[in-house]
Amino acid sequence: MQFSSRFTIATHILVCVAMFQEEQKMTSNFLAGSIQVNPVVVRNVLGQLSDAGIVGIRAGVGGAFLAKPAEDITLLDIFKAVEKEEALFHFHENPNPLCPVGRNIHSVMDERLEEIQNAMEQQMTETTLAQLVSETKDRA
Amino acid sequence: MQFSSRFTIATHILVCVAMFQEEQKMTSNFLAGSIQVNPVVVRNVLGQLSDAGIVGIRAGVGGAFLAKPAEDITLLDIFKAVEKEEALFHFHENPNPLCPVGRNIHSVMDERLEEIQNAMEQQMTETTLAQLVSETKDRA
DNA sequence: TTTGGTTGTAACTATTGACATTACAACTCT
DNA sequence: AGAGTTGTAATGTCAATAGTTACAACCAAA
Repeated sequence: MQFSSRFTIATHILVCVAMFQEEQKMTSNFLAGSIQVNPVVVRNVLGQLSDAGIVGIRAGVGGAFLAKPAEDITLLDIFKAVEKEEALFHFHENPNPLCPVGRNIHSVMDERLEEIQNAMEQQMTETTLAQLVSETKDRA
Repeated sequence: MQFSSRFTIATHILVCVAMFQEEQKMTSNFLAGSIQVNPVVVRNVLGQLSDAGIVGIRAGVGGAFLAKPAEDITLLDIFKAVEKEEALFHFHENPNPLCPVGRNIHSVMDERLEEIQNAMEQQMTETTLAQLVSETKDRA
């Protein structure tokens, strides 16, 4: 199991937009060139980021721009925009209620699984887009 | 994206084995009855748990048993036994080295992605099989 | 030593999701 | 009106999940 590459693609897109939106029009073609994926993939991800209120997109004329300050965009915001699954874990559907384990496994596990997912999401809030941009500029 | 149900199936198997191994022979058929999945699925997961040194399996005669104390088996042990992916995140392969973002996105992101995965795995070590068994007994 | 129950594994199928690509209608500025 | 762009549908490929059948190999007990 792996998360889809849409998460790193979305992050890549946002770092580009944050860095270059003042200088150039951020079209799906331009972004696709930096990421080296098909422009349609960029458009789809960009659409999800737009639905989440992270970017705005100029229809017709073209070009994406940040809809809020890079300081206010965390990796969790990006993750949630592109990964629509509510639950990280997939429970087997029909444990046998006649078995004491089958009857209780869900209630015993659910809280733990939630804590695990929370731990992951909490760590995702620790990084903002602004930090990624600043670090990218340092290295460039 | 979701983890496969093998993780919750494996956990279910282990709670059953820990609770009932003294009383009954833990065959794939018995376990499949509690989990309500095909016995072959149980045998495959059980094989992975055996490879990981978590359970032993009596060939021929049949039946699984814990290979170490339930206190020493954490959710992370179970998770690693059944999810063979090394990395949780899937990076897009070919960012453009001619772009300052494409050239540096990997080095900027890698450490963060690792921290996120570590946070998740750390939380998984907080729960042991012994706790799950004890809580299941309380509820039964 | 045969028999019965069990495991390990291969083979096949169905379903789903990811991703790339082509195509085109709709939109907006010049 | 035209050019460039977005949104989206359709299609194809590939890999993973999961269910199922089948059977050789194995071991203990009768």
